[in-house]
Amino acid sequence: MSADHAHGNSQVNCGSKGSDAHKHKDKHKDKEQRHKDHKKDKEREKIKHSNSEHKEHSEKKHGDKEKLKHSNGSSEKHREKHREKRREDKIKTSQEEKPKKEKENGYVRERSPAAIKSEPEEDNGFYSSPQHNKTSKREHHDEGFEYKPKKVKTEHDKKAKKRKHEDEEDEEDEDIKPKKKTKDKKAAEGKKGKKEEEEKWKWWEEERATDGSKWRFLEHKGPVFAPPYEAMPDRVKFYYDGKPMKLNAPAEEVATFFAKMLDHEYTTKDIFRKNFFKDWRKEMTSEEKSKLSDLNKCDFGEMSEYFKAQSEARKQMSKAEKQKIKEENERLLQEYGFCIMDNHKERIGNFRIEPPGLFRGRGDHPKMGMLKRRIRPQDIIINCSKDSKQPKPPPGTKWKELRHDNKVTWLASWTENIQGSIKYIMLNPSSRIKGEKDWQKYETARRLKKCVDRIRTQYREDWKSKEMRIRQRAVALYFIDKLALRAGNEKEEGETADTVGCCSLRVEHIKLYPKMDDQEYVVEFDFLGKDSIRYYNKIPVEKRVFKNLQLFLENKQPEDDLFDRLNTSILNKHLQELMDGLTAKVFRTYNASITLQQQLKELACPEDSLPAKVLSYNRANRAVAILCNHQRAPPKTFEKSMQNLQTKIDEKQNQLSAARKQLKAAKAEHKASHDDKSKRVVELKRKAVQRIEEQLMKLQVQATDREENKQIALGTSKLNYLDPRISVAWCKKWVVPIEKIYNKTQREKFAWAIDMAEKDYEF
DNA sequence: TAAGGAACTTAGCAGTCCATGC
DNA sequence: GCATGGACTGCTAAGTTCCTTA
Repeated sequence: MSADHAHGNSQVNCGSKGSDAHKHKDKHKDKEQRHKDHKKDKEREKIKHSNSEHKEHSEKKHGDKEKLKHSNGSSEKHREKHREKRREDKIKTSQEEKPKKEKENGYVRERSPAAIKSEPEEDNGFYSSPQHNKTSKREHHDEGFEYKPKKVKTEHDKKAKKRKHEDEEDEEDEDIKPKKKTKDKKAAEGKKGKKEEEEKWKWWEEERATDGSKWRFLEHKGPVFAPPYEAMPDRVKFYYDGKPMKLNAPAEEVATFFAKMLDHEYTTKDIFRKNFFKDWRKEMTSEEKSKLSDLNKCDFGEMSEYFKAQSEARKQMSKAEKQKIKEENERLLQEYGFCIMDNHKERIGNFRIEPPGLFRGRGDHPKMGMLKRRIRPQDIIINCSKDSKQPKPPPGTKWKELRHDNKVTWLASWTENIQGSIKYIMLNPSSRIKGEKDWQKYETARRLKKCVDRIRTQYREDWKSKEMRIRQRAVALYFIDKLALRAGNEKEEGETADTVGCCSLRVEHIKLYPKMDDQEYVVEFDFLGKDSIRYYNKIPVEKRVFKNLQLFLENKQPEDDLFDRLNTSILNKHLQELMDGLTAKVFRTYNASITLQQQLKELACPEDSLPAKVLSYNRANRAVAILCNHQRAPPKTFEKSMQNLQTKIDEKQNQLSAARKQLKAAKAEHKASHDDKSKRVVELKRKAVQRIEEQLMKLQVQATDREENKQIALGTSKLNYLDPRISVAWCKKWVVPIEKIYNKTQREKFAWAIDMAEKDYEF
């Protein structure tokens, strides 16, 4: 790897939410922000030092939130005009500069096992698990599969054996982690009592279909619809201009959506209010419409209070009442939450249809507040096997369509009314269909590892190209690789929040500094990425990249595209030529996983205690989260909970000094008396000191971890970017229980990795 | 071949659950 | 038994990528 590829360590983003409220909050939290930045600095410093390959370093500077402001409405027209022109230019350029040699159509989208097997060098690891290699029992091919379901495999026959095994495992773990185990055990017992759990199916030991089909048999019961609207009790009034007013059901229902969000900042936003009012009026009778002309005169207070009281009442319900609800939910889950796919009972991810409500777009979303309409059976397309028991629509209704398409994975779909996009009901991440895809994703990233040096050499070469489009492509790829930026598709203006990724960066999103402090060629990034999360980073780049950027910026307005001769389609086509299956997002997966692996190697210390090891893991995970810019709003109770923890630490410290004093006294006593009794006392006191020291250490580690995690979200990278086999191998190598790293749901999702990865696994 | 659509992954938020400590 | 707070889960928005259509 070249010294230039400082993945994960040179990053110095200092992000924040892009919303007005956040900006506002940020201003008032400058001090806190500086503190946070300092923490992050330290974090990065650690990463930097720990990675010898990563020589490049960057400087961290506190982000000026005000810089985040985007062009105001007056420049919108100008920008739009420019966009139009740029679009035309891009099209023209891509036609003009089309490579002479057309790409051969050799791309196999769905990597079939056969195709993978035919590339032994690159795909070493794909079927590398011993278990997998052993499974030659499945020599029959897919054509031989029956479409009809055989008996669905459930726990029955192997149940006793399996449970025995689980119990043994429980006992083993008890020593290491009794508390957590208690929880899991309880949950397991509860389930055992209630239902027949499906046998853990090792789909990863079986072959995959090679014909592009996703399943052979699919049966399910259709979705669960949102409960119908229940009218407000008469005592709960809505007021207009200070006077009570009874609304008709449709208008009242939409009013309740607003009332439910009254405490939320959304309802203070102009766009939200405007969109809401416009859509609300569509639900009103003409009489209501003529009366209700000003949202500011509407008083939803009583409605809001009513919902709060309801929520409070729910919390105060008796155990029995709560249990009843739980049972009903469980019943629904059992009935609708599973499907049968190819002889196996699989959990459905989202079997409930999204209820109606007000659209909560993120960031400055132009459609926030619009009415998300109620989805009815006649909006739903059902997908299942022809020969399965077809799901029945609710009495008196019809499905929009009944489809039997086994080239897709979804069970039901509908078109939502805000963006006009399609929503799906799909399987849970623990399902075969999702797991296979996930596994495949990491295998593609591992293949990238093998050719990344070549790709890097090539794009560095391309920085010198005579063709502008190639230089742009090469610089963009460098950013995607080095900074783990997203591809950045073009978006329809006015339809969504103004966010960008690499290919859609605009001139206004970067600043160039030929010299900054003691560094040369520094690029400052400041833009809103996915979910309107701010990406802020200052990074020194190679001279050639810097010169190219200067060139790309020439004669452009702030709102012009930085890469005006590039889009994600062009980039991905190019990547496809470099490696089969390579797309921009593979770089994110690759860099995230390789960073985790490197960090774990650097941070782990064999002598560490278990909590210290877990802290090391979390730090490695954090390094990735920082690289990928995964942020979260600090928990509302953060300061308070930190204070509480600090109090505990202080108390523990006092306790420790008291215990030490006692030990000292006991030692003195023993020195004087030399009897057995005083000796035993010394031993007891010593043990007490030891125990308190351990408790203190645990609390301190907890405080450090929590503080470092304040604004970093670890979950996203853990679930989507980190090859789970790296974590599993690390756990096995350092004898860390997997439960310390993955919770139950995560263990289910990564069952394939937990089963196949040994301690020597290399990404 | 561009544009739009479909399918699927990635993302943060918020409500709920449940362990913990008093 | 209760309050607290962190972990977990569900939800659904917002991306990416590939496919289809005109």
